[in-house]
Amino acid sequence: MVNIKDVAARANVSVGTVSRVLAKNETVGKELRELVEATIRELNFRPNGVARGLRRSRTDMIGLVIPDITNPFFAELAKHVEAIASRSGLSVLLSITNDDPKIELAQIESLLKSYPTGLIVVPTQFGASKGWTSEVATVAVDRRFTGFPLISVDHYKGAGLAAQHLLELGHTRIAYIAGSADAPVSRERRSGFLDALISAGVEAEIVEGHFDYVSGETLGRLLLDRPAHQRPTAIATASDQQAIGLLRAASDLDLKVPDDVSIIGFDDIPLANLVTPRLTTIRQPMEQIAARAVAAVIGTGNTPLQDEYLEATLVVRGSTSSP
Amino acid sequence: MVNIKDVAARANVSVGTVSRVLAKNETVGKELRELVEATIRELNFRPNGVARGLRRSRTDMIGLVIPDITNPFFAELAKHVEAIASRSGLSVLLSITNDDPKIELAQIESLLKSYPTGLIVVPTQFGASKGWTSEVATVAVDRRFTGFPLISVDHYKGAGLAAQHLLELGHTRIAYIAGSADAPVSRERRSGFLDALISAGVEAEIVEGHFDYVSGETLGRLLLDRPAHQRPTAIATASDQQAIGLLRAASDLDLKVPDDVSIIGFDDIPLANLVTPRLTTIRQPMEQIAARAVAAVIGTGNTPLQDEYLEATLVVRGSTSSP
DNA sequence: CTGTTAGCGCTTTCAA
DNA sequence: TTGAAAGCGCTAACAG
Repeated sequence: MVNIKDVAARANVSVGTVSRVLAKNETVGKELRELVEATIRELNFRPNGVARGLRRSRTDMIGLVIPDITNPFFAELAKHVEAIASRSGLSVLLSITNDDPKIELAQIESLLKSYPTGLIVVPTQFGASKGWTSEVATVAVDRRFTGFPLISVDHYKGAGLAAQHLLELGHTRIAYIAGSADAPVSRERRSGFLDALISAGVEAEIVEGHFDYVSGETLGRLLLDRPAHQRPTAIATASDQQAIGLLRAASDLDLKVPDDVSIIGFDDIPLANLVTPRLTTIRQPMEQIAARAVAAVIGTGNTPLQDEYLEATLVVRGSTSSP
Repeated sequence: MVNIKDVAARANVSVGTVSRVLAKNETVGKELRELVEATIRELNFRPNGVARGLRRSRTDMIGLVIPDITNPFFAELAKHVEAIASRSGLSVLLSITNDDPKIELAQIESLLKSYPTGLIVVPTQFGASKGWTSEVATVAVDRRFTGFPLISVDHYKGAGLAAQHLLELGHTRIAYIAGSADAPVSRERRSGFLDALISAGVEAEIVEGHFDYVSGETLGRLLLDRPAHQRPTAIATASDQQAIGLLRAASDLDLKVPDDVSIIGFDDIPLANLVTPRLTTIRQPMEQIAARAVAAVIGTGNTPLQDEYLEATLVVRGSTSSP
């Protein structure tokens, strides 16, 4: 492989000069710069990032640690993180934890060996992940990671938006499908939803499961398989995946959405806009979240390392209507 | 940060010895080995992968280049690749191309700077991606990449399985929703399907679109929005996403699946098992594909660098029945 | 503005 | 079986 020395020799300059044009350092004279650039192209020189990384004790990579890449929500996050990082000349090191704190710790230790510029992690849902020591700039996304700044949608306020929407539509017999009470995120969403209802003097029936399709379907059946006058006229869920499972339960029971029951989700995953009927939901500004996370981690200076809460928005589609 | 020299000094051995116990080299005496191991734990030494990479001109990473991580099919691939690589002590460098050959080339060039052990790439669908030069072991997955070995399901035979299933069910008025004719993969699936039909003396109506939900829905409407006697009794699609879009079209037209029309997809993405009705489809052995790809690239010796076609299987669920 | 040079932390000969 | 030492290719500090 051709290296910086070869280029220097061929162009009759020093390696320092080549290094400087590589770094777009303005202190190189126009003539030399052009000569070196030509030589680089001629020899098809590709700078060795590993050597660069060793010298600077920091590579042009950022680590992205997520629980599950097949979860559309995290896939969306990964997509945007990759796109933004790429634009800044950074590669993405992907690690998947399966929501297992043990694996998470091992993965992070492993990533750290590559001396990434930063670390973006969506921590495991349960259990305090043990910390680690490193100088690497780190942010947590979506879920709190003790000791690190958090970038996340405001789960509490977002869920409040859902409650408000249902209330405005005139619903009073409302149910809520929550995520696991052990997960802080689902507790926040749940409180946000219930508190908004309570301020309006409305109570809700609550059932609890996980953030997945199956949970939504099972719990949905529980809620819907009863005589009409006992059935909620509206159900909110803690995630779109649950809402989509719920849609399925409704369809199995020959209930029309939104005529027989209104449904509202949370997240706005791509699929939400593709199911029948299209799902009314609370949208997380994923691209913005990704952008803030990357910025925080590569420290564009203007970005202090502190918590940031972004606004969720209500997206009204076809799954909600007046009772 | 503590380095190998610190460990050596603390343990009163040479750096060479520390390096050898790190490499699990058996030529280190038991006593010294244990001493060094204890010292490593004591000092919380984390070997610098970048330095190691420079010295060996190869890092413990593999590059994974895919068109779109939000596509459930590729997400599944990424998940398994990450899991398997991780087990071998390798990290995954993720690159996303958006099916754009220009971006693909740039991403690969960029990955190469990190001197990965191997490269797994799902090439862009259209246009001959320009090649590149490097010593890095490379395999293509799912789609052919000129000059590199391909690991893929047998699209042709898989689609034949779908045709056979429909035939066995007794269908004769059959339609096929194809992917773009410009994409080799969709051409293969289409030929596989049609050839199997032709050998049975059955013809099919073919419509062509893309591998996505929207295409399935649009083309599905085209096929289904007609009087019963002109309507196909069964429709096969080139992808599950199309099939799911098609499901939606059927539901919009108040057609029951599979009573009014049978539907069969291709891929077996996770969602296929969650829609209503559950989707009959052709399953790709993703985990196996990922395993072979990783093995090929890290060259476990027993794995020659050559094309490998894996078997697709029919998964019968609720979306197909006799006409 | 440009050249020289000392390492970054590790692996791997080569000797002992 | 262990130690000593030469770099891997690059950046950045220093000198001119």
